[in-house]
Amino acid sequence: MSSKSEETRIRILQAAWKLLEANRGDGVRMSDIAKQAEVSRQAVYLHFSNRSDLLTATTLYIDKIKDIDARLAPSRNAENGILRLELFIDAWGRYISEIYPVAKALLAMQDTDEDAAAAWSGRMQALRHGCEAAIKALQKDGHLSSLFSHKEAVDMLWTILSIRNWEHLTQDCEWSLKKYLSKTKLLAHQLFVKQK
Amino acid sequence: MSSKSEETRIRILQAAWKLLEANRGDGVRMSDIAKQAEVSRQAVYLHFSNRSDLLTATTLYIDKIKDIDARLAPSRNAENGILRLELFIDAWGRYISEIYPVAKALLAMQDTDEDAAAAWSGRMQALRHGCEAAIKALQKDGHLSSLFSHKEAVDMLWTILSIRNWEHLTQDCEWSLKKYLSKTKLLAHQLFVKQK
DNA sequence: GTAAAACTTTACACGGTGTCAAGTTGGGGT
DNA sequence: ACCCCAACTTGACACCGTGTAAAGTTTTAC
Repeated sequence: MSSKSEETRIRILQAAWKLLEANRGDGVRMSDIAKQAEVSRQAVYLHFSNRSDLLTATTLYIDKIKDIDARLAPSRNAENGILRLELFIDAWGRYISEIYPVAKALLAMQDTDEDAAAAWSGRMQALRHGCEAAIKALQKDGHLSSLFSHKEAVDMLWTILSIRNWEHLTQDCEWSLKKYLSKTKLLAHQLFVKQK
Repeated sequence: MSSKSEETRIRILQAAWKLLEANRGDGVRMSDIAKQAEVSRQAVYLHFSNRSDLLTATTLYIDKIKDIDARLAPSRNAENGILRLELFIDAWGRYISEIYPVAKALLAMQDTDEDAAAAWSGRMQALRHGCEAAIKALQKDGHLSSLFSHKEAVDMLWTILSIRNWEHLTQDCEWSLKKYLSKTKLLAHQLFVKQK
């Protein structure tokens, strides 16, 4: 039997996930999560050293459940740079829409909590590597537009694909995910693919 | 004499501004601001009902001191849509770089404090109107690209010009303000101006 | 000169995080 | 069958920053 302890840990992660989802990432306290997991508040601290640790673990748990690596595979295996860029945007955009409530809670802690900031920064670096790979693939095919230098293009794409922009477009501007994806692809194409 | 009370109010605003500037918008408490203004913490609450009120007032104070309206005039008087768009980006980008520390503090409160959220939302609507005017000017000249519908173009420009993007590019990517401005203009041109 | 406004001082309530210490429960190993 | 240990509970508490309350003092305006 895979230790009772591990079971509890998972229950807490699921509770955090469920509550953040239900409350759009707002106003979920440690005690709420404990209650949802049917565990004492202190038990939560036996498994996670603090709130930022719990939230970070929750994102990793979601990654695992949703098998994020598998979703990125099509992009990595794309036959050309242009397709790779599109598939990357697709995978990332869909991922954000699932991780968003947890990400929002984690983002909200950034300014006060440096653990949260560090954890987040790590994940954003991973995104940047994805952007870099996409831009490189474009360059390799000779399709990278000459509007931006390599680094500029990576920085730009990284910025465009930020969770804040996803949030702004889908929440504030009320764009559907489908619209977000198609318009973002269009934007990236227009900016980074050399026009004939 | 323009009432002592008004003087104190201004001193508090200046104190808030100075401290936020010095601390990049992080970790500035009401008591710090009071101390800096050489006033009791409670005096601050006599002039501003709460933290979000104070921060909002601080941005308005900066607007006034830096004469933001005057800075936007060149954009409004531009002789064509393309120029108008560029001048708008210029004025706004430079504005962000001055308001940023205060804006950051205000943004950090968004998730918890609804006063702050409302105040911020109002300011962002003003930005959106500016974006809309710029896109309309482009449309009027027949220079608006057909990639996006009118609303989509406005939403996109609005998103691109967000403070979060400015922050990401200038802080995380370490772009200079000059670079931010030139690349953002280039991006906007590429996206919204009809290519010949 | 006086009343009202501005400001100070001290104290406290509240909400949320994180810590501490002592008690309880239940499963595994010998 | 026993005991032990790890997992968990319970209840109390410190801390931090915001905002409030009330009573006292100084300053301003007229």
